[in-house]
Parts: sequence; C-alpha cells; structure tokens
Amino acid sequence: MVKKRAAVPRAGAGTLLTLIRTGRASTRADLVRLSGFARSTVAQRLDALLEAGLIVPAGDAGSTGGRPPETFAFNRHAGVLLGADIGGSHTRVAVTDLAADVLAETEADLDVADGPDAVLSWVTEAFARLLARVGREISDVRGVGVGVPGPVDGTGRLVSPPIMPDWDGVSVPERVSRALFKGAEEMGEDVPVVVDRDVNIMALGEQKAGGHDHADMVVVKIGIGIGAGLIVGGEIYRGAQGAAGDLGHLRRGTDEPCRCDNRGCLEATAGGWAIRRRLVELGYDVRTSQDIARLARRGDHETVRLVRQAGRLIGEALADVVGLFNPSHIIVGGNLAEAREPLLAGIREVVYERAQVLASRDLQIVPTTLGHRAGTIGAALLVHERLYDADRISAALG
Amino acid sequence: MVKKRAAVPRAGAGTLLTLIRTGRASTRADLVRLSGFARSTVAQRLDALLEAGLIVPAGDAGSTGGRPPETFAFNRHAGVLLGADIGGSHTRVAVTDLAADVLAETEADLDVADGPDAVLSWVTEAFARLLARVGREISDVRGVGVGVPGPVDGTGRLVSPPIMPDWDGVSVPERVSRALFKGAEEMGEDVPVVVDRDVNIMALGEQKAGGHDHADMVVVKIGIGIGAGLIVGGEIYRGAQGAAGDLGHLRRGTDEPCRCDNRGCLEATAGGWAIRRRLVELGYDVRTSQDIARLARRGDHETVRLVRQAGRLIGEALADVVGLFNPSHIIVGGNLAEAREPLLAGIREVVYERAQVLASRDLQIVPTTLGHRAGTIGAALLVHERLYDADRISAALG
DNA sequence: AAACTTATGGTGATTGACAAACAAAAGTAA
DNA sequence: TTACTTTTGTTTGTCAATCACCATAAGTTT
Repeated sequence: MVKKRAAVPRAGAGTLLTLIRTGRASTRADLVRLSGFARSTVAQRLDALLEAGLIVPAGDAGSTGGRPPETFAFNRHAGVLLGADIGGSHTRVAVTDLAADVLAETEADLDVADGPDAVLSWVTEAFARLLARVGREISDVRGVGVGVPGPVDGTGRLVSPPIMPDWDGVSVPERVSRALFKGAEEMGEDVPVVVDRDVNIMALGEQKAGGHDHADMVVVKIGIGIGAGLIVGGEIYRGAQGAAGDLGHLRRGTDEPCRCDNRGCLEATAGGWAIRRRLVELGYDVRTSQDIARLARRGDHETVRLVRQAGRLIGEALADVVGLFNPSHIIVGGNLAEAREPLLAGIREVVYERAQVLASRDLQIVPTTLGHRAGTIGAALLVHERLYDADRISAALG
Repeated sequence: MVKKRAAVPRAGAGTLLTLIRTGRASTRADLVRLSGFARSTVAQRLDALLEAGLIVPAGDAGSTGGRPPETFAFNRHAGVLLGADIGGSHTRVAVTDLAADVLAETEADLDVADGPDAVLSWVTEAFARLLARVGREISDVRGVGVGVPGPVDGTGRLVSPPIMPDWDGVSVPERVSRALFKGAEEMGEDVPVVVDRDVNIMALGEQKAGGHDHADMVVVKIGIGIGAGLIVGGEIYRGAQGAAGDLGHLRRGTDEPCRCDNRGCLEATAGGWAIRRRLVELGYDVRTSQDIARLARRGDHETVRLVRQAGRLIGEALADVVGLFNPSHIIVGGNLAEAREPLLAGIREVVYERAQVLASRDLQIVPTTLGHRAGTIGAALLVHERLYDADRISAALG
C-alpha cells in the first residue's frame, strides 16, 4: 500500500528564512533564540538556505566582547518582482528586488473604465520598459503582484466590481501571465501572479515596509474614490466575499447619486470625485485627484475648504470604524491625502470628537510613510510573501 | 549553565483532545487522519488522555464492513463549569458540565449600575444555590466564565465602561475568586476565572454551541442596550483596547441624548432603552426589554411598530457593518430579539436594500439558536477553551 | 463455517531533533 | 602578550516520532 510521506523533513528552514527576510534575526544566535530550534538544527538549515541561494552571508556584526557573529541577509538580488497598483483613475507599476525595494517605477493616468485590455496592456508594456531600464530580463522575474480597485476572489478573478463593470469575471493572473510570458510558456509556469484589492496591497505595504506593523489598523485610501484596507490581528482581512473595507459606499445620510448607481454614499460627497465636480462647477481646471491635492498644497482657499469638509465627512465614517474595529492606528493615504493638513485635520477633528473615549484614547491618525509608492511596494510584497511563505520554503528544501 | 528544557515531549495530546472535544473526531482512524500523527503516536497519546481522565471510552461505532471502531468522548462529567452573563439590566448564571452543557440555571433583573458588590454577590450566591441543586460541591468547579457589559483588559479588569462607571478598574476574576473560594484559598488556586464582554461570550456561544461556526460573522445583541460581537477568521475580535463591536454608540445623525453622555447614538433611538421610554410615555407598564418583547409577541400594535422601526435603524448601522466587515452571517440575539419577526424584518429590510450587492448576496441574517442561553453557555465555553487549550493540555501531560 | 474487511496492539529499525561537550576562531580587556 | 568572552563547527549519545510489519480482535458477507 502507498504510504504517506514523512511529515516534512527539513521543516523549519522556512521559519528561519522568514526571521531573516523580515529583519527580525541576522545572526545564528538570534535565530536560535527566536526559532526555539537547537543550535545544530539552525546550522544545518542555514546551510540548506545558503546552498539554495535564498540567503547570503552579510559580513560580521560588531563584537560584543568576544568573537563577532557572522550575519546573514535575504538574497534580494537573485531576481526581481513586478508590482502594479491599478487605481480607479491612475496606475503605477514598479520593478523591485526580491525584498520589494523599488528599482524602477513609472505611472500614468488610466481610467479602469477603459476596460481590462487597455489597462493591462499598458501595465505589461510598462513592466517590459522598466525591466530594460534596470538591465533585467523577463526570465529574472520571480513573481508579479497586482492591486485592482475592486473585489477579487481567491484566484484573482474580479467579482462584480462596482466601478469597473467591464472587468467582471476577468482573471487578472491569467491575462498578465499570458501577456508577460507570451512565446515562452514554460517560463511563466512557476511565476505566480497574485492579485488583491488596491486598498489591501496598500495596507500590506504600509504594514511590512512602512514601519506600521500594528496588529489592528485601518489604512484609508482617499483618491477619486474612497476605500479602506483592514489589518486585523496582523493579517489583511478580506471578509466572506473579499468585499470588506468598503468605506466609500457607506451611506451617510445625504442623497447624492453615486457612481455605483446607489445614492448617499460617502464617496458621492467626500471623494475626490465629488470635490472635482464642485471645483469644475466653480470654473477650475482639475482632472485628477493629484490636481486637487496640488491646489490644496498651494493653499487655494476654495479647495482647502472642500478638502477639509471632505475630511470631516470621512472622519464621521471613520468614527464608526473606530467604534466597530477599535484599531490602534489609522493610516491615511491615497492621492488626495497628498493634500496633507486640511484633510488630516478634518478627519482628526471629527474622529476624536465622535468616537468613544476608550477606543480613541490611544488612537493615532497618521499619514502614510510610503506615500504613492505604498501600492506598488505592497503589490510586490504580496507576491514576495507568497514566494517565501515559511511552509512553502520548508517543503521546497525538504 | 542552566539549559532550556526539551521542547514539550508528549506534544500532540492537546491536539487530539481538541479534535475529540469539538466533535471532529471520535475514533482512532479519525484522529490519525485529522491530526497527521502516526497511528502508534495517536495510540500512545490516547492512553495518556484516558489515564488523565480527560476522555472516556464511548462504546463501539457501527461497523463499516469490518471490526467496528472504538469511539472516545470528552469526559464531560469530571467536574462542572460556572457561567455568568451579566447584562446591563439582567443577569443569568448557569452550572454546566465540562462541555458547557447547561445543568441548572437561574436569572434575575439586576442593574449593573447598582455596582459590583451588589451584582457579584448575587452571582456568587446564585452559583452556590445552583451547585447545591445539581448535587455538586464547590470543589467540583473547574472554571468560571463571566461576561460583562463593558470593555475588559487582558486580566479581566473593567476599563472605562460607559454604562457602569462604578465598575471602572474592578478586577472581576479577583472578586469572584475570593467570594467563591473564601475560607479555602488553596482550592481556588487552579480554578481560572475568565472574563470577557457580554457580546463576545454570546458570539462564542453561538459559534461553538449554536451551530454557527462561520469564519466571519457578527452577533448582534439587542436588549436595553445594543452591542455586537465580531468573529473574524474564526476568532473573537476584540480590537486594540478590547472596545471593538461598539454598535450601540455609533452616531446615527439624530440628536437624542444617550446614557453614555453623548448624543445621537444608535442606542438612544433604537435600543430597548429608547423603546421603553416611548412606551412609558404612552402609558404602558414596561420595565425590562423582556416586557417589550412579550408585548411585541402578543401583537401589540404600537410596540410592534416601535420594534420594527428600531429594527430599521439597527439595519442602517448593520448595513455599514456589512460594508466594512463583509460577514457571511449576522446573528441577531438579546432580550429584545425575542420579539422575533418585527425586529428581524426591520433589520433585513434595510440591510438588503442598503448594503452593496456583493457583500449582501450570500449574507444570512438569522436569529440566535441558543436564545437567552447563548451568554451563559458562551461564558462556560470561554473558560472551557482556556482549560482545554491544546498547548496547555500537551504541557500538562508532558 | 469460511472468507473478507476493518480495527487494534505491539515490536523493531530508522530517522531527525536535541542537549552537551569540546575545540577552534576571532574579537576585546588588562 | 595573556586572559577572557563570544561565536562557530563538529561529534556523540539520547529520545521521541514514525514507518513497516505481524498478530489478533471483531465485525460483515458469502
């Protein structure tokens, strides 16, 4: 009779790699302490990781009175990752090293409503240009991460996205994979293309690369639309159908028609979308949320007033979020958040006034640290985490 | 130098116990399949669990063509658990077996505003009466679970509870432990007293004992006040300060003063609290939320109207919750939920109208299955899970 | 009753992780 | 230079878990 294989020999290699690539450990002593494995086991697993090229020696650390410990680092140069942050009206792409540090990037004003063909072909062409710029081949790509402004299922297929109906049912990994690795089918076989909501990759970027590694936090993205990525217990929370964090379409009592075909959504009165409409009515020449943010930074009176008012409305919704989630941090990002002061001030004003004392006592409301790069870095991190998942690495070295 | 002890011999016993006590496995074959351990290891661990009296043989199961497998069951009769569900205006207590099945229960209209002394002394006296009724001693008690209508920290101490200011800083485990095991200090040493929010124990009860074992769900408690327990990824979610799920004090646009000293809270217009005030103004004689539910069940026109209206208002708040959390199920409980139809109809009406299509497509809004027992059963389950935690059991048998 | 199926108990060999000990390496402090 | 500290490499015996058998138990099917 066929017997089950023994339970993963070499288990633990993945655990060590995770400790190293997340920067929690760099020496053998660190690894022994944090992993709980025996020193001999750690040494053996380190050899396997070195041999597989997943880590590299990184010189000696300073002595603490005796022989200085040898340090190890994640081998971030053994290939590249591609990250795309497809927003509702603006798209950014980047080539990063394997640790999701940006090597080259570019961006464009693209409307997702133009459909998957237009947007995804720009994205794949931009990937190719960036690869050439950093002197890498398509064969150096180890993974691709993509963020889209709508809900996706487990396989990366869009499901009933409200603002991009043309994309319904589109499998982004399939399309991207085919476009990138065309004519070299066997090449794309092992290169994962991972897709998630734009707000989720932004949250992931801020969490892992932006220094906001808090267990319970909300990352708000304010641009033409409004959305939120939720980090719950240290993990991205997606909800039962991947639709969680839909801040922009909470009903806020007004009756403005929204682009989602409903009425009274937060976006319809506080999104960049609504501000742009008001400014155009007043004779301004604005097209993107970046235009609005620029006007606000220059101190344009009317824009500052509108942005601050939008901040207050968003703050009302966030006060509810604070009551329900009780996060320790709210990170405010998105193109409109580049307006900084007026928006943050409006949000803070209302949240601290409205939220219950306990939930808001230690609450911090801060801007993103990665700024407009949060999305692309997060997208790269998404596939990075898939590639270097502890169990996957342990199994591969077993 | 002192060396670390070897990493938990006999590991895995706790895993097997968990599989057995949660009903996922009852035969050796099940255990081997679900745990991944070798058959010999499972046999050895089972012996240890049997010897420790944690499980008992439960006869043979039906044959499937050969020798019938021997089954094992959690030894639920080796002691008792105590569960208390302290609500804002009503308190229930129960003695349960070790699997949190109720053996005896009682209840009383108690106002938490009367202070911790009054409430907790009634609770401990009720525990003593119930123990006598089922013929058990205080020494048979293996653990105590308590739910309170306010936020608690990790040690079971109340922190800034809005509706019970007298309880601020009170350590419930300390008080209960002292009152229950007075004069027998050594006895209470190993008997854990675990405390959580009332909505959280209710959610736990519905999840583990009510057949609602869904990964992402919201359990709403509607009584004199309104609150929600959140199950996120299969676990109770408490937030950064334990204040998550504060549905009752979301601001809903009105300007009614609330008992929490703010204005415009959901509770102030939709809580049993607000309905009672309206009914009293109309000349009704109502005191508790059970009175209101009774009137509604009898079909009293005015009460049904008010309850349905409250349901709509709660539905508005829940529509926001659905957008943010995207749960698969909303469980509606609490004393006022005993009014059933009018309340549920009001909630459903608004949630399905307002929530985004995707998030509400497969959403189910259903009443509790445990009814008024959800809290006490959940409280017992809370300490049950602490007592029979896999790691704790593995360590104890190692 | 005989053949078959499934479950259980026990044994021995193998394997992998661990603790402990020792030696060597590479720094600092006196 | 010498003594000391810390890190690293290597080895050895111990222990626990697993696998692979074999024997037995207790049903069902023929």
